[in-house]
Amino acid sequence: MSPKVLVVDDEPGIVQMIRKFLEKDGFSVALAYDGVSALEVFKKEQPDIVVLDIMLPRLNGWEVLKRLREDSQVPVLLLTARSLEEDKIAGLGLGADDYVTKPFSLRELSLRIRAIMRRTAGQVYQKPMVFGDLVLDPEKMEVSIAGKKVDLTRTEFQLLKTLYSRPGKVFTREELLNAVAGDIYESYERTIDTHIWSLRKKIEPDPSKPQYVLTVFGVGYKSGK
Amino acid sequence: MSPKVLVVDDEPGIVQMIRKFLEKDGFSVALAYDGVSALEVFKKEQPDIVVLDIMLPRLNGWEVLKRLREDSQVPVLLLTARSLEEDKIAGLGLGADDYVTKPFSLRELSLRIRAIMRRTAGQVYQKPMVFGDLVLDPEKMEVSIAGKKVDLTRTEFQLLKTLYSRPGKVFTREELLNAVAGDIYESYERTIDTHIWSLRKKIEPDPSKPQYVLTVFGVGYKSGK
DNA sequence: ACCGGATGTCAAGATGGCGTCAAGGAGCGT
DNA sequence: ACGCTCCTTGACGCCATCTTGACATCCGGT
Repeated sequence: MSPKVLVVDDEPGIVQMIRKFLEKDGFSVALAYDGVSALEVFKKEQPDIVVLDIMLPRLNGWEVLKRLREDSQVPVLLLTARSLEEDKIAGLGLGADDYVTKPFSLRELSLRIRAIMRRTAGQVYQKPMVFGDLVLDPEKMEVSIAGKKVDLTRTEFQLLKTLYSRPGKVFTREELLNAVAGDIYESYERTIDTHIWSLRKKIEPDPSKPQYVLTVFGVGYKSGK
Repeated sequence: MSPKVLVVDDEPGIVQMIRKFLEKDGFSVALAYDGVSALEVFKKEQPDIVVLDIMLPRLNGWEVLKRLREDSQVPVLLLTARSLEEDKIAGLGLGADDYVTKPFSLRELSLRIRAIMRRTAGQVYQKPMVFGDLVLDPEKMEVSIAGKKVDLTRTEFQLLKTLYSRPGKVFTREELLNAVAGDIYESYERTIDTHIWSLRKKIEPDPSKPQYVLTVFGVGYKSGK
């Protein structure tokens, strides 16, 4: 299934040109010509990446980006006529993933899209991860052990997901804290222990002999297996 | 543990300016002024991200990038004087992660570095080190001898890793103590002996005839091989 | 071969990390 | 506002690991 790109720009000529090129390049393409319909189409089409012009009727690009970010981490590539630095900074701050300044070449656009998708790979197509008995579905935020569904809190799920994102790797409490709390840095590292403990109570058949979440004394935790 | 940035540019003025700003922004910074030393410094310093000028003496930026990519997935941000599109495309093709066109603002540079680090967080992968029978996986904090896994404590692992970080080099007890305890300096040097002993008990087939951790009488210890 | 200092060996005590749990607080939906 | 869940913090005690010290053994120089 080819990755789907939503292209938002108010100039039909440009949009069609982009669509044609991207389709030839193996993408599937959805279109929108103003900010409001961009959000609608996004909801309906669930694209893997959004190419977004800043200057748009009805709702400008900044606004669209902001609203998208309210409930999606979809990668966004901004199209901007100006190459003003303030624009770039503002865009980065709002969570844009890259820029292309008009005029741009279609080839460059396509390359950048691919680059972004490489970078965010695994966040876009979130297939369930299977580790023997343990199944982790990031999309549904669901975990099952030996076929039995287990309810985890957000933090517990994040912990488990992080640990199993690189099976065997030892994570320090600091790393886990970052993964769980975002770079917020004020927290007490031992809080992680408590979350690990409640996680174990939920997923380990015998929490005193953990199989899925192992302690590495003096360092941190790692996934089993 | 602040992220380390390697800055490579042949103009000392620019380099110093960048260094100063990045350090104020909470990064630790390593420097190189030409392509060849960039590779050397990279090896030694193991930075988390590389800021690389294209125009460099001795080995240009493209070449440096190519060689880096041969055995590292470290994120690379390119500095380019021109904003030629071919440059951008070539760079993306070679696996650069982002661009900044000169002249750029330090603030933007810093923002881009942060953006890249967010994207690549937790994806930098440290390869296991292989020495014949002995395999040392720093990331998993795991050691195996002839395919058989051995459990080490943190100190034992650190010792072994340190010794094998420069195979053959003789380390004094003081050096090993530093590597193990961080610069804390109150410890009894003979403590190292005890750790060496328990390490040998775990990894040496015949601890009385060590192969992996050798004694250098009157000086310290070194790795076998 | 002998001697003195260096290293190996080991066990017991000190240290500090972790499991455990309860209480308080923040956030959220009703 | 209420109750709910989840997150955070702190206390306590156990236990793995580290450290220390004692004694045995080894090494290198004379």
